[in-house]
Amino acid sequence: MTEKLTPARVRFAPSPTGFLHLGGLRTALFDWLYARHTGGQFILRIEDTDQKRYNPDSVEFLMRGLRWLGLDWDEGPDIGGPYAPYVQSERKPIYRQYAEQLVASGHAYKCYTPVEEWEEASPEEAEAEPVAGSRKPYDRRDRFVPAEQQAALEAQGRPYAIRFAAPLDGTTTVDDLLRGEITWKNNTLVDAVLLKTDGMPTYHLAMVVDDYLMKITHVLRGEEWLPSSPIHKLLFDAFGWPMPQMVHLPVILNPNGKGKMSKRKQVVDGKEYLALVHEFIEAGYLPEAVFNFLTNVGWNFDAEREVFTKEEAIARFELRDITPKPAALPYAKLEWLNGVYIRNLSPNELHLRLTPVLSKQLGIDEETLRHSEQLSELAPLIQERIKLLTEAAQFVDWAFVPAEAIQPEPKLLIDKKLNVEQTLAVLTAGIEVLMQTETFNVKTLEVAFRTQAEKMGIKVGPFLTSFRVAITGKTISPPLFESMVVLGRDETILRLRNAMKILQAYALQTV
RNA sequence: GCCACGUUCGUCUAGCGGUCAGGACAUCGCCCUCUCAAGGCGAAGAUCGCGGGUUCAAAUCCCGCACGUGGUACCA
Repeated sequence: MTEKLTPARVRFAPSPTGFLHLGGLRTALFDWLYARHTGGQFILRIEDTDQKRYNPDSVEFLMRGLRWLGLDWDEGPDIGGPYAPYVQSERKPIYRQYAEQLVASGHAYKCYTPVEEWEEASPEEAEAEPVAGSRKPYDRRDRFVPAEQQAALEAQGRPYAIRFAAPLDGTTTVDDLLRGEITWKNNTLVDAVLLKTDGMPTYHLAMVVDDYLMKITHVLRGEEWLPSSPIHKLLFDAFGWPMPQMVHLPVILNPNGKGKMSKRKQVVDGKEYLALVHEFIEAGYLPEAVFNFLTNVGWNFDAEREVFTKEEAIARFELRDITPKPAALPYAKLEWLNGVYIRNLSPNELHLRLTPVLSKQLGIDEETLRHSEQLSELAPLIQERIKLLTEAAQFVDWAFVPAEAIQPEPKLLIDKKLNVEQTLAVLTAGIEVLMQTETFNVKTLEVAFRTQAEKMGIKVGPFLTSFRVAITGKTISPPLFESMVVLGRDETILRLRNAMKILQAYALQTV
């Protein structure tokens, strides 16, 4: 473990087109883990070269998501760094310079043919069976135009794109850390556009130039980039630059295991599966749990251990241990893990985390909740009952409303083993007990109620049902006596009396 | 179509030539119990995609096939 590591420079380079997706967050997480593991740098770079898909709010979403998970960056658009700027649109002139350099060296050429022109199907092609998902590849018509014609076009000052002149024969080999060496025949490669007509670079050029300029040592990116990596390799070669170590991460599949995880919520078998980071936040997931969860898909901490801290993960994280196998996210495990992390919180901390969530759900301002005595008593009681922060409301809402708001169905008040008369008798006896106990605490209440139940010959379970429902309005609640204490003697009795009224009305009605 | 990658319990995974193929979640029992949880104990669950090799020995190495996935854009 004390082996000397070369600090890595790793970047997360999302394109700002919308919300941050869990797949993107996973890539960032692995980037970050490796940077931290080696004591290197984690760099945030914004790849906004597609002006059509650009979404101005997106960068903020991205950064918020990363911060939420605890992934801090050492260089980035907001904090700068030695290789600023970290937003590609702000680096526009750099790319043209490098593209022109490749034209000069014969590795690239100017393309005057607009897309629509060569994509147009010839009559024979129009008749042929269309192949699903395929486009007509560019035919390189601009690559071999005679010099005079080239000069003429140039003289006209027509707009052009710059395309890479891929070698027509031979092979190109890329070394992927997870898959080993992968070789492509060069005649299967296309002449990719490097600089678009609008002067913006495509990903291919921007990525190669920036990764070189920013001294990136390891590129972790989605598997969907694997097919274009020979182009990237060829570009690095053309510039005479070393290629960073490539690591193509397996894609994350949809919950049903079919297809790449979609960017919106999925409903499978009536269950909703979230996809966007802000949705997980809103749903009440803890960042620690999501961190632990995501770290364990595609990589694993230990054969026998699933729960671990950030620090432990950093210490063990190795790129070579990542599996190249695509996987669906095990959502059920995430829920379980979230429960584990909720139970590990101190009651105080839980109270704090619950505050904003409950504020929204119960319509009580945060300040009041933060200082709420009831909530601080309730927090430890619900800790082992909730898997998501958002589930707390259903366990505690009754404590924050007036007695009149509790209007349970009469049928709920009556335990299945009892009838109306018995229930009424139980409640009467309970009120009596409550009025007579000297100290209003859990211990005394429990003893007194148990004694009373025994006296009336009713088992404790059924005996307590009506109290639970009378106080909370529901059959499922935090422990009963603790709940009574939260409410206090007067409020508890008030609620029991209300319940008796409901029952009495019900009794008359059914007779 | 072409190119590439992948394939171990339902799911996430361990495994790197000799293991009763291990763990976790989910599922199902039982225990505990004031409801619901949590917790404890236990069960079930993978002939390691298929077919061939290599080897005394293969989930592990090699070849073929099947299936899945990704890519095939002046999107990333």
